[in-house]
Amino acid sequence: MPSALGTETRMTDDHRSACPINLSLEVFGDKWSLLIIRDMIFGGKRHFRELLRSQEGISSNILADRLKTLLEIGMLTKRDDPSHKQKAIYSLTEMAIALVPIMAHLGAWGRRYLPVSEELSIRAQLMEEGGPVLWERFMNELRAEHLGVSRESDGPSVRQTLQAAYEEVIARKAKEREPANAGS
Amino acid sequence: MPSALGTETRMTDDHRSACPINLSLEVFGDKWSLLIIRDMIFGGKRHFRELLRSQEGISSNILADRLKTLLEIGMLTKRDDPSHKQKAIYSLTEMAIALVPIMAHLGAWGRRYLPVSEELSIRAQLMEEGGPVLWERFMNELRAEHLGVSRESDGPSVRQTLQAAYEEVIARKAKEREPANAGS
DNA sequence: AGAACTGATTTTGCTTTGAAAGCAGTTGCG
DNA sequence: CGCAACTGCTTTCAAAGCAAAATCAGTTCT
Repeated sequence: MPSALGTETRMTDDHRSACPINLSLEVFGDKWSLLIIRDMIFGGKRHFRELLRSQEGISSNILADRLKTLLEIGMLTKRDDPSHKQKAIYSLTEMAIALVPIMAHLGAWGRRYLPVSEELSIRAQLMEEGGPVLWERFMNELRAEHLGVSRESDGPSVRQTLQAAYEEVIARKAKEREPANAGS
Repeated sequence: MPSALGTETRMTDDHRSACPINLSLEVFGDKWSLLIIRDMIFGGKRHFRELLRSQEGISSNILADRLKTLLEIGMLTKRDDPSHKQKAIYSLTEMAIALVPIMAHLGAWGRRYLPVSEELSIRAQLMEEGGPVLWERFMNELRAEHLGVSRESDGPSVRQTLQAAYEEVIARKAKEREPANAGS
């Protein structure tokens, strides 16, 4: 019987090394896992079909496989949707919510060094500008949403703010594309 | 001829999406690339054969392939070793050095949620405790080492400090294994 | 001369990936 | 009721990626 750590990670226990960076890479060192977490965090997605509609077009078998792995690792939990007998609701665990700062750093890094688009990186920009204070607020909101922890909801949520900024960029770019063209 | 951006990233330009997190994952969303960077940053490794002796046992074809990709992306540069006509010296670019904070966060996250070993996570612990100030110092040392930027060397380097802490844990654990046993 | 070392490449299986189609059960609607 | 749409998920199968072992040609050491 393994020692009862606070956060028990049930894993296959055949690892290449016990280095924290290596172990982290074994968890999301692939092209999809972190994107699923991203969509849950920033997109507020909770259902299979929602996650299927990702920017990058994940296919259903891959999504099913990754969800299964993430459940086993303990990054997600799953429960029935009371409104629909076949619907499942996926929730982030603290382990996954703790990735928010990493997401912010990753986004900032990608924004600086890779060919991102403006609309898809506005969120990363706001996360970077908001810094640890914003991240912590976001994490608290996620805890409320996924872990049932109550929170004082003062004003719009971080996700709503990010989403609004995203849509504003979309709208502005659409307008720029048709400079002085009414109607249509 | 493409626009002359400050950081020109020569890539194949067929991406799944222009989201910064996705693009970051396309760069090191695999099991090896970041480990190579890790060994260069924390292990001070610069040669093919040194990198071949990783904790995790990378095989030479994978290492050669990843080095090639990292060169193409612009995370590394390569030059001849004057002391040996066939030796190559790999250097980190600013793009790779900028990953230090991400490494620190990844290490901290792995240390908290995954079954790491004490000796291999002591570095992550010190990086976490040192915070952004230590990271910045470390990055400056890496810039000196890899980009030829001069620096004022006051005391032992961050890498030496981390390495010493690692060896101290190793030594302590060895002693604990033979409590009152002299010789041998 | 010969052994050891250099950064790779080749060879050869195996695993993973992922698009498309399909599945059984559930729900909403007329 | 009857049927289409929807639910999470599985199957199929070809292609791509991954990785251990052996090998390579040139270089340096002894």
